[in-house]
Amino acid sequence: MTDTPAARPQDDVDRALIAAVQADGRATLAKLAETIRLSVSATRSRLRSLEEHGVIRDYRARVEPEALGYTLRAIVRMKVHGSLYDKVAAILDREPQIVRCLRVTGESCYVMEIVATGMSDLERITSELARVGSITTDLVYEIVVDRPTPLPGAPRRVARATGEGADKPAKEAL
Amino acid sequence: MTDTPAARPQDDVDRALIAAVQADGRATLAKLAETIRLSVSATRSRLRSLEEHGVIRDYRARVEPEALGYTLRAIVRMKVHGSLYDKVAAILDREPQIVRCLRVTGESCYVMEIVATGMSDLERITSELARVGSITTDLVYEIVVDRPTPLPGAPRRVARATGEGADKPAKEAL
DNA sequence: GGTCTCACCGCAGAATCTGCGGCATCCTGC
DNA sequence: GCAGGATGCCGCAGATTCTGCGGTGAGACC
Repeated sequence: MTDTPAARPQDDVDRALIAAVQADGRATLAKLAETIRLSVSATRSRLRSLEEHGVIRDYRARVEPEALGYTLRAIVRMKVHGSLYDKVAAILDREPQIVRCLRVTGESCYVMEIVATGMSDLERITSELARVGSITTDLVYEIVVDRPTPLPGAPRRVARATGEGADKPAKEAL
Repeated sequence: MTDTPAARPQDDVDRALIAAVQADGRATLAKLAETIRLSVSATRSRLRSLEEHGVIRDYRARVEPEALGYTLRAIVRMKVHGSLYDKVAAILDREPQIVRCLRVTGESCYVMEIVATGMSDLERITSELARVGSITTDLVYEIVVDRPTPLPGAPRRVARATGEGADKPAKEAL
C-alpha cells in the first residue's frame, strides 16, 4: 500500500510543519499547532497525512557517538568488481559500525562512513573491506555540517504573526 | 554550552533504551518501559539522564527527500587551501542543500553530501564550490545503508576498581 | 440554488507525562 | 555488625496531551 509516494503537493503550511518536526521530533501537537498557526486537530490531520504518504519517513533519536565510545570516524571509498557485490552486502550486514554506505558513480563503487572505537577497531573493518575491493580510507577531523533535508520554496521567514522574534535559537546549529 | 559529556558508564539497560529511541523516536514512555522491562518512572529517569548528559543529542523526523523534489544526490570531494576556509564556510552557510560536510584527512579537505532537484540545480552548487577549491563530484545511485550509531554490544570488560597492582589489563586502552 | 468535497475547528474521554514520596539495595566508615 | 548516605526503582495523582467524532464554512461543480 505504498501508493503514490511522492506526488504530494505540499503547501507552505506542510513545509512549515515538516521543518518543525525535523527540528524537534518530539514536539507536542499543541506546540506544532502553535508554530504553524493551526488548530491541534488540523495539525494532527496534516501530520498523519504526511506520515502516511511517506513524506515523513520516521522519527529517530540521535546519539552522540563519542558517548558510546566511538571516538573515530572514517570515510572509506571502495572499488569492487561486480561479481563481488554480495560479498560487500555480507560485510555491510555483519558490521553495524558501517553506519552509511552509498553506491556511487565515478572511480569508486561505494562510499562508506564508519565509526570505530580506535585505530585497531577501524583497521579490523577496513581490512575486511580490503579483501573484497581496493579501498581508500580518510579519517574525519570534524563534522562541519549535518543538516536535515532542506525545504524547497520558501523555507525562510514563514510565520510572522505574533512577531515574537527569537523563539528557539540553536535549533539546528551543529 | 557543550560538553564534558562523555564518561557515561551506560549499562545494558541504557543501551537497550538508546536502541529503542533510535528505532522509534516518538515511542511513548510506556512502550519504552515495556521494551526495557522497567517501570515508567525508571524509564523516564534514565531517558532524561541520557538526554541531559548529551548521550541522546536530539530527536528528529526524517523526511523522504524525493517527496520534497530532491531527486538527485551527490558526493563532492573538495581540496582547498587553508586561506579559503572561510569562503567554504560562507557557502555552507547559504546552501542548505549541502546536507552534510566532513573535514577529513587525505587528498581531499572536505567531503560533502548534496541534494538537488536536478542536474542544473546540482551544477549551480558545484560550480560555486569549484570557485573556491578543486572538486570531484560523484552521483549517488542508491543509499545502500543508513543506520543509527550502533550500540557497543558485548559489555567486554567492566571497569573494575579493585586496583591490585599485580595485574594490568589495558591492552586496548587507546 | 443545491449539493458535494475539503479543510478546518472544538469537544470529551482515553492515554500519557510529570513531580513527589516511599522502599530496597549497595557502599562507606566506624 | 551497624548507622548514614547515595542510588535506583516503584507507584500514585494531577496536569498535560492524544484520539475519534461531529459540526461549520468556503469553494467547486452541476
